[in-house]
Amino acid sequence: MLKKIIVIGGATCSGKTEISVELSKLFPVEIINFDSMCFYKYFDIGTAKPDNETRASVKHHLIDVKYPDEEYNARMFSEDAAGLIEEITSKGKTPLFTGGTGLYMKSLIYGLSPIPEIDKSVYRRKAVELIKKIGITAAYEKLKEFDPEYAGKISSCDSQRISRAYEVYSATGHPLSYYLAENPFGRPLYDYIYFNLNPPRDYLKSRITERTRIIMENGLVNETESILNRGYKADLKPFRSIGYRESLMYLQKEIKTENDLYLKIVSSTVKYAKRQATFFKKTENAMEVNFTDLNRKLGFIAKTVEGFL
RNA sequence: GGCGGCAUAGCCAAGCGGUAAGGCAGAGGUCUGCAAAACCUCUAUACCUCGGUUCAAUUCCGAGUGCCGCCU
Repeated sequence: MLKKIIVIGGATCSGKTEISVELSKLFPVEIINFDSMCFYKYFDIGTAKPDNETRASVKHHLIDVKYPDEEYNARMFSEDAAGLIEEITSKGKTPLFTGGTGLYMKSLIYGLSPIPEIDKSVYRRKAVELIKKIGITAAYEKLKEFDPEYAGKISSCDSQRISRAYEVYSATGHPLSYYLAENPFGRPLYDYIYFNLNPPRDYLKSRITERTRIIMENGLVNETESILNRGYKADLKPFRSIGYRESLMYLQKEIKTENDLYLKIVSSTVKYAKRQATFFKKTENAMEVNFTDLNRKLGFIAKTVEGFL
């Protein structure tokens, strides 16, 4: 008997937080975040984390669980999620997953291939150095030799995936595709119900515009500086995320004015929302919710959840 | 008022005597431990105006217009 979970996915600004909180008033749930940047402490304003009041009203998990220089990834998430599902279910409640990171949702529902833990400080560094040394094209040619199957699936310019393939092969002696074959993402691990919040693009754009304005007013640039002042380096992962990356450029004078900064963040966010929407609509059994009116949205989702539980 | 520079798609920008790169923006997509990342595909009859030279001008010449510098 698979455990029941509720998943609410959707692009940034699609209203996931709001609907999750409303649902928590109707059903005994605890919320588990799967926005990859909300795991990190101190990155508060730019990630638009739920505020303290919201977090006091219903239990939220996996927010602020890592320091900015700590490793967190899809594997760790799926393990944490499995533990939380166990814990919440045993209390007679239902886990409600809310977030926008497609890969994390996928690894939650289907699990990941059993690739052994790899020491990144050794093997990833080696992979990155090799690519830097021989060039991405030559690296891809070599990948074709030891893992032609995976090479065939990715672009010859995809530095991250080429690097990953190298790190897996050099650490384990097996090509990445060897492991991928073991879990073709066929069987869900949970009895899940999944809502894809997908409002019309224009509506989403106007929400993004508005939220970016608020984020900047709330002091995004100051927050970026204050994280740096804590001693965290600008090349850490969360600094590569939308809003922070641009703020860093602004602080380094690569972006000249606050208005340019604002426009750049809006533009990056809109593109990101597009990528998210592409990912989420592909998920099996997705129930697309495109109303913009909260009551209609909630009405539909609540009714569906009621039938599911 | 004088001198010089510039004028190419929504924006930036290369270039050439034989009708023109690229980037951004736009649209769609990919995704198995970096995923707010990384990557892929598609997309525009755009050369300021008017004359001249030439087989042929966006490219050369002249005038005009506009913008930007410098000088008075």
